[in-house]
Amino acid sequence: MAKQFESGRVTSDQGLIEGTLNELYRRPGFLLRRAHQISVALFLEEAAGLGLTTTQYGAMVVLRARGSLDQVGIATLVGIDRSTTALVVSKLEDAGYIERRDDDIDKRRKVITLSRAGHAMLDRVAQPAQRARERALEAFSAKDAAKFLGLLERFVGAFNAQTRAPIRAEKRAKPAPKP
Amino acid sequence: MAKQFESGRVTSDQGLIEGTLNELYRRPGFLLRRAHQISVALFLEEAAGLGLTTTQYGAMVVLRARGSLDQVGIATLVGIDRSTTALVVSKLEDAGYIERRDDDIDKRRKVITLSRAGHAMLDRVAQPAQRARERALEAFSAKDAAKFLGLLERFVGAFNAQTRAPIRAEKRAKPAPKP
DNA sequence: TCGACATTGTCAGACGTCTGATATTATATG
DNA sequence: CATATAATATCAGACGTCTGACAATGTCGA
Repeated sequence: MAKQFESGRVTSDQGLIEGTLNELYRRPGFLLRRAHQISVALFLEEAAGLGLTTTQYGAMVVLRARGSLDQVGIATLVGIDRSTTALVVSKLEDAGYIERRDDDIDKRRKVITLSRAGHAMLDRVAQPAQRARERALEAFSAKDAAKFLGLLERFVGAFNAQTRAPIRAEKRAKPAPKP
Repeated sequence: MAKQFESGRVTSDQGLIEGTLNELYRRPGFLLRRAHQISVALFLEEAAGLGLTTTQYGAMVVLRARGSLDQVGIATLVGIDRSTTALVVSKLEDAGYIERRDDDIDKRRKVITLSRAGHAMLDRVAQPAQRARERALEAFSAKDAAKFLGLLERFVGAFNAQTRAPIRAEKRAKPAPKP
């Protein structure tokens, strides 16, 4: 299983060299980059023509789940930082999938909600997204798929708090100011 | 294990909503994006100050392994496409870690080799890279770490050929033209 | 040999992502 | 109350990544 990329025979003066590359191909960082690359490609392939990216989709999913959020809320639920969120939200607004209005109470905030078109797009993308997920897991038996997801969850959960964009459940209302 | 991000109680009218997000957090695409994000952050953290990114590092590793390559060679060994490779190689050249010269035989190609500084940088980054890998796998027992890598390898191997940048062992010499 | 096809490098354009800054607005503390 | 601190949105800059195009060069079949 370690030789899936290396077809060349290991000859005497190339032994170390081949070894080096096979070692590269087993590094977690390398594998995760490739795996991510693949999963994005699968989504884009299935959702071809809809013009939605994985991150935009994620932002819309959390918006639907929570009804309305400010940008920090989206950031902490999707797991991207505020700058990235600003860009993603801006594209979604251009596309007409969300609405952004100033918060009356806290003038720093902008309240984001899904537009009608956003809801419609979410409905339309549900099937392609589902197919992409299924295709991804077709690489495994049902049992291994569960194992795979479980281990990924463990990995992500273990480092969640240390990332620049940790995921936290969002308080739905503003916490009451301490009296 | 499915609740690691959701601290809020599931109240009557929020049940579906909380459920929706936990479902999001179990999607392979979401987990792979986060996992990749984390692994990059670990590398950057350990290699802080060296000014090398994971992809640049990968390109240098394959260069050391193969001695010299053209850009397509780098692309197919690192698993990025030609455009990306051009950018990465250009940055490495600016940094002085590689040398790029025209191929005499095939005038379309540029032959890339590691410079002395490139070799030195690879030596210097070896320890940080190693530590990043160790930290990543600390989330697991030794057994689970192996399982994790094995499943990732399976996933990546299953889709390798279908990506825009499939990884293929590089022929070291030009294949003899068919007579 | 010549024209069709393939390959290499490159560019423009798009998007995701991070770091590090800044202005505006809230909150907390003396 | 006034000021120090924190939080929100946003921007500039950097890098990775892909798609789709192009020019230059190489290869192969008619």
